[in-house]
Amino acid sequence: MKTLKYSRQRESIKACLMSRHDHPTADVLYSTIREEYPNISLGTVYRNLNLLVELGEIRKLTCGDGKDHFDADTSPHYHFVCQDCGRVLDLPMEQIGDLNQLAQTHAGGRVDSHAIYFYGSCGDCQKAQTH
Amino acid sequence: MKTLKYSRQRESIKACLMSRHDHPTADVLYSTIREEYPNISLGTVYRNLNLLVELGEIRKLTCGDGKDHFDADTSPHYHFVCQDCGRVLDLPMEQIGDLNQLAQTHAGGRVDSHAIYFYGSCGDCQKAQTH
DNA sequence: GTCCCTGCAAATCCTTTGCACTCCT
DNA sequence: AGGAGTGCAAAGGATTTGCAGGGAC
Repeated sequence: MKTLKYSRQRESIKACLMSRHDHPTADVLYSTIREEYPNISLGTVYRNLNLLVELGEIRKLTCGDGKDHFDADTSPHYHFVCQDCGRVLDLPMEQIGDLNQLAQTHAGGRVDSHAIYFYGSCGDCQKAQTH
Repeated sequence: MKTLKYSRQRESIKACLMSRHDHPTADVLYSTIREEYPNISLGTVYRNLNLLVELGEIRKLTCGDGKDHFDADTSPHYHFVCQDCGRVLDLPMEQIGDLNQLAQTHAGGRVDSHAIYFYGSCGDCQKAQTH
């Protein structure tokens, strides 16, 4: 079991992610944190994000755009990814039991209550297309 | 509107993908096709796969492992991704209407009937963990 | 002092792209 | 002939990693 040591960088990364309600990429967090710690490196941001994921303090999201996104909200919820604008929206559903049941029946395994993704086109992009 | 020209490479890629029931990566297809066309290049495989996706003849899957996966089955179905072994399983569900409704309510948009992903641990990996 | 953590840069992995050449039509 | 498709190799974008120095305990 590895012992953790305090690091202001890690605290800053965590605080930065917790203060936002979107799902930023490592890159975006890096730019933001750079304002407070101009010397922080991208490698450190990645290392700490992955560490925080391992500790279960944040989650890594797979949004299909080739970049990892991160979410400070670890409570059970799903995500909707707009394939047109790239936005990632929270889907706070209560049907977890049902979906788990269904997936379990067919996959014979366990479905994570926070790892279900819906892809589509969000309201704004739908509207834009009709113009 | 672009005119398509026949290419034996493209036919081979399509045939190869259609003959399998898993969801291979470009890399895996490349290796397989190389047995028949030793000179085919990885770039050609990628180009054609993307072309076939645009034509709607196959689908590109986002499985969270950093690689694109491809699926010759374009009928509406969902996918289950095992986070332990990386396997991608089909989930042939009939609840599309319900899930669409739910997602639509919260996202205000349209959810693709074939683009819903469940992440978890498959039956085999669940079993393995208890040993 | 020990060992974790950092910054930096190089390396890695997957995918795309530029270019000259080939092969459909 | 014209232009889409190919092979090759280089470029590109995101993430990881090796290493020497710095900081927590």
